[in-house]
Order: sequence, then C-alpha cells, then structure tokens
Amino acid sequence: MARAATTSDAFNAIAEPRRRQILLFLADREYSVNEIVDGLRVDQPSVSKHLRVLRDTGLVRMRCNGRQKLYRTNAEGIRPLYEWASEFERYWTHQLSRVKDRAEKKAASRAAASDSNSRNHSRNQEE
Amino acid sequence: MARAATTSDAFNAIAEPRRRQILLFLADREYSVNEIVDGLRVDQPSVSKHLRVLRDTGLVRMRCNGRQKLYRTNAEGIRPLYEWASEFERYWTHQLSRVKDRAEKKAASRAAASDSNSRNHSRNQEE
DNA sequence: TTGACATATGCCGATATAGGAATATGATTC
DNA sequence: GAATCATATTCCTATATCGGCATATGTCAA
Repeated sequence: MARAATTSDAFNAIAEPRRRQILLFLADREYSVNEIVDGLRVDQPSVSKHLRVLRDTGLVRMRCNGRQKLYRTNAEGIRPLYEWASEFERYWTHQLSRVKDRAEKKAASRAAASDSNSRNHSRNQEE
Repeated sequence: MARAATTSDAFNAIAEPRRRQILLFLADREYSVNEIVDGLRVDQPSVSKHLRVLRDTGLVRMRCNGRQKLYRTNAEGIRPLYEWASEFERYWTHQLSRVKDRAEKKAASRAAASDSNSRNHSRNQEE
C-alpha cells in the first residue's frame, strides 16, 4: 500500500512545499489562478492541480468571478495542524529549559575554570 | 517526479498517520521498540521503518540500552511545523469573527422573517 | 560458542503521487 | 457563432512511498 491519498487530509496536502507556498501566498487576500502563476512562477496546470488538492482538503476557498476563479487560503483548515503541533508545545518548552540549564551549568564551570581552555569534551547522553 | 522524499523534512514525515501516532506515544517518555509494537499493535518492521524516518527528520531521539533501543519524541523537531501553522493564526481568528458576523446576521434575519420559511436560496459567493 | 532476544534492513508488489505537454471546458467579447 | 481568454483535466512517465515477509545485524545469557 502506498501513502494515504494526498487529497484526503490536510497533513498530506501540506507535505508538498509548493502547496505550502501557495497557502502563504493566498493568506492575505484572494488571487486569480493566473496571478498565482505569475506570482510564484509555476506552470498553470501545476497550479490548478495544487489548488484542486488544497480545495479538496478544505485549505483554500474558491469564488467565481466572471471567467476567473479567485482563491484564498482558508485558515480554518490549517487549524487542526496547529492544534496537533500544540500538543507538543509543553514538551519543547521543557526541553528548552533543560538546554538552558545545561548552558547555565556550562557557563558556571567556565567561570570557575576561568581561562583554563576547557574544550567541552563532556558529550551528554542526548545523542 | 514523485512526491518529495519523506525522509527529507518534518512535513512529509508527519503526513503519515501512523507516524503521528508514534510521535504522540513517545512524547511523554522513552519506549523501546517492542513497547511501541505492543502499545500500538503494529508489526515490528513497520515500527522500525517509521522510527527510521522520524529519526532522520529529527522528530525522535534514540538511546541505546543494552540490546534495546529507547526512542523518544524530540519536540523541538515539531516546532517548525507549529511555527508554520502559527503564521495563519491571525487569519483564522479573523475568519472566525467573520463567520460569527454571518451567523449573527442570519439569526437576525431569521428573527425578522419569523416563521416565513425562508429556504436560504441565496447562495453566498463563498462557494 | 550457541541460542535467545531486540531491532534493523532488504526485497516485493500495489499504489499514489508530481511534473510536463496537450487538450478540454467555460466564460466573455465581438 | 467565432475567437479569445481563464482555468481544469487527461495522459504519460518516473519515482517514492507503505505494508508484509524474510532475513540480517547486534546484544546478552548460559
């Protein structure tokens, strides 16, 4: 079995760098497809295909205006990603404080050793 | 060209649901591979392969302990994702207020029209 | 050393891409 | 209706998966 269909959820949709680029581009205001093509220097069919994926996953909204179609990022669709990542926020703050502790300890020992040129050979067990 | 290598960046790594599951599982503390296998009911080779991807993208850390290897989520690796999604935070708060406005407007018109059974034929231009 | 345990890797087949080129659909204007 | 502009879709090929299975590597214990 291959990877889950990219069209099924937001996580897969944003795995593609170009689509992330498009999402940022369309965050501020609506743009027509050709404006995206010109703005990002990507082939039109490619843009259309990416927009299709983004639309199917609810990451962009589309509005018809005469013969053009105006796309805009639907930030709500990105929220689940944000929320998923937020689950780990408390962990990385913990890790950060650990790093800070280490840095302070190092600074302390450096101060103690003054200018004895301690070459920091102590490899911690954190890989 | 196919999709970018999953091993290259965190965005691709978390596109796989099983890997997200593993990351959450390993968030609190270290687990050996077999503990993951038992905990998540996934084949051992599959777990090892997912761990390989997660390790290559810096999303988990590994530590050897005798014949077992202990894995743990490296929350720092998830931070770029969080930061990317955060870019859109202000937009979805905006959109939320817009949605709220619309809901209030609708409620108002409904109250005005009382029970005239307005079938909401006015397709808004937002698709 | 041999065997048991823990984990990783290699090979396979099926599938889902992404990009490029050509073309189809759709709307507007003359 | 014909020509034109704007966008979408289709067909193609190369590649990157994922899962399952077998097997290799690595570590400890008797």
